[in-house]
Amino acid sequence: MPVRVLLVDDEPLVRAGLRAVLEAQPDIEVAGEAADGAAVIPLVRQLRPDVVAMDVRMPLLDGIEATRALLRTVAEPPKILVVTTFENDEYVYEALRAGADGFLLKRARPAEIVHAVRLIAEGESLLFPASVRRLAAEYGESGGNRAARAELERARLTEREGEVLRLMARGLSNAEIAARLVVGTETVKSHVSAVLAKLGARDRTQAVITAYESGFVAPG
Amino acid sequence: MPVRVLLVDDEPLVRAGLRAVLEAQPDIEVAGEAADGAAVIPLVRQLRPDVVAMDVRMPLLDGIEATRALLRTVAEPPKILVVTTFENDEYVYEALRAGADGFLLKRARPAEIVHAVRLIAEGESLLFPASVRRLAAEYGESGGNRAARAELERARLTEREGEVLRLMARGLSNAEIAARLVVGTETVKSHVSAVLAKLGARDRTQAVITAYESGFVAPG
DNA sequence: CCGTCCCTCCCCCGTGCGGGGGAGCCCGTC
DNA sequence: GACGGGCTCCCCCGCACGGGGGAGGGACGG
Repeated sequence: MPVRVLLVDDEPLVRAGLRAVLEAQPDIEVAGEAADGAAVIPLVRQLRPDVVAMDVRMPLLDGIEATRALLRTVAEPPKILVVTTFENDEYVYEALRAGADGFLLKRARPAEIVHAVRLIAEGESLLFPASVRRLAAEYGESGGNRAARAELERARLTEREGEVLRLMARGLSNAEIAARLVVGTETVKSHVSAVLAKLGARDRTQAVITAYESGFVAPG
Repeated sequence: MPVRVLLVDDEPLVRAGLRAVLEAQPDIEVAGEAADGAAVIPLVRQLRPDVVAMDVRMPLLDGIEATRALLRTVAEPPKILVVTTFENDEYVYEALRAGADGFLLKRARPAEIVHAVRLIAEGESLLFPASVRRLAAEYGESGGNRAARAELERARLTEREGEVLRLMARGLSNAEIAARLVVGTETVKSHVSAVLAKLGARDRTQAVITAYESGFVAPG
């Protein structure tokens, strides 16, 4: 019996691409498609797929919430493969924490996509397969924001610093961040200074730019 | 004779999606694929496609440069359809200025993608077809960064203000922007104030965030 | 020809921001 | 028990930033 996959992505083009890649395999079958996270649960109940290939960023209900909802409400949930554009997307890690079984970059080659679906279906939890690491390295060579990513990786922000950077990237002032985190403004200033130092940023604007460029936060 | 299309995108998945959508049509044929802008020119010479469906953001040579190079070096250049994720991507407009014949959103429905390719092939220059406008409006309903986009649309930044915002989004200080544009810092402050007012931003950081969220600038 | 818009530059002024330095607390590890 | 790292808070200080207001010149269209 073939592996049955449900495709969830808000872009029809990506769905068509996944469908074309997966249906070329004799042992894989596309059970259905959904354009947002809200449609996933009823479809999973109805179609009972083995694997859900799901985008993180979607309207209505994102991949993280959809993952949580699936694991909470469906008796025998399918394996969840998170499909994303950025390898350092914090949402991806959130999705994995929420219970997703693996993640896959959209720029992966067809063979690797197929491979990932098969592994996931077999119960392999491929959180950081070698192929993904290699992909990230390769892509870093050819272009894009490798510098910003390298910066964030070297940075090793603490949990608190990451929170502060995320709030900075939403446009909050130090005072607002302090209120949000229920600490003093001096504390926030300490964290901000640490973030700036670690990112090699001169001011908060540059830090926010690095956050966007690295995929630590992302538009949408 | 069918319309022959060359697909150019760095993501194999997007290429597979376009191929699946287009090859389902009897009158459209995919002549070939390329993963970056540098490969386009030899392929066009070799394959002589009617239409090139091209991503803007690519490694090695982006869609703008590839468009320019095509029109400069190829005797009877194919029609160029720019495929993009963001409708307000300034790079798209640059590509159109560079000579592209139309643009298409990746989140368009298959039928609209097919329609666009046919129109382009017939010589219709679909810069802002109604379908694209409607798509933008529709998508704005369901989620995403519609607020930021709407903000930028209402904003109507002048050319100079756009330049200043772009430099802000690269982390430059007022003094640095002044040096870059060869004007006084007071002038830059005027422009920055205008940008902040038009975007409803409190400080440059919020303005830069809006720039990213709206797709006015984009990571990568 | 006059109004409007854009770009340019100028003033004053308050303050949020960021650098530098120090300090106490908790919680791990060695 | 000592040490280090992370989180918390405090001081002083200089400055870039942003608000408010004004002003001149060039281009374009009514």
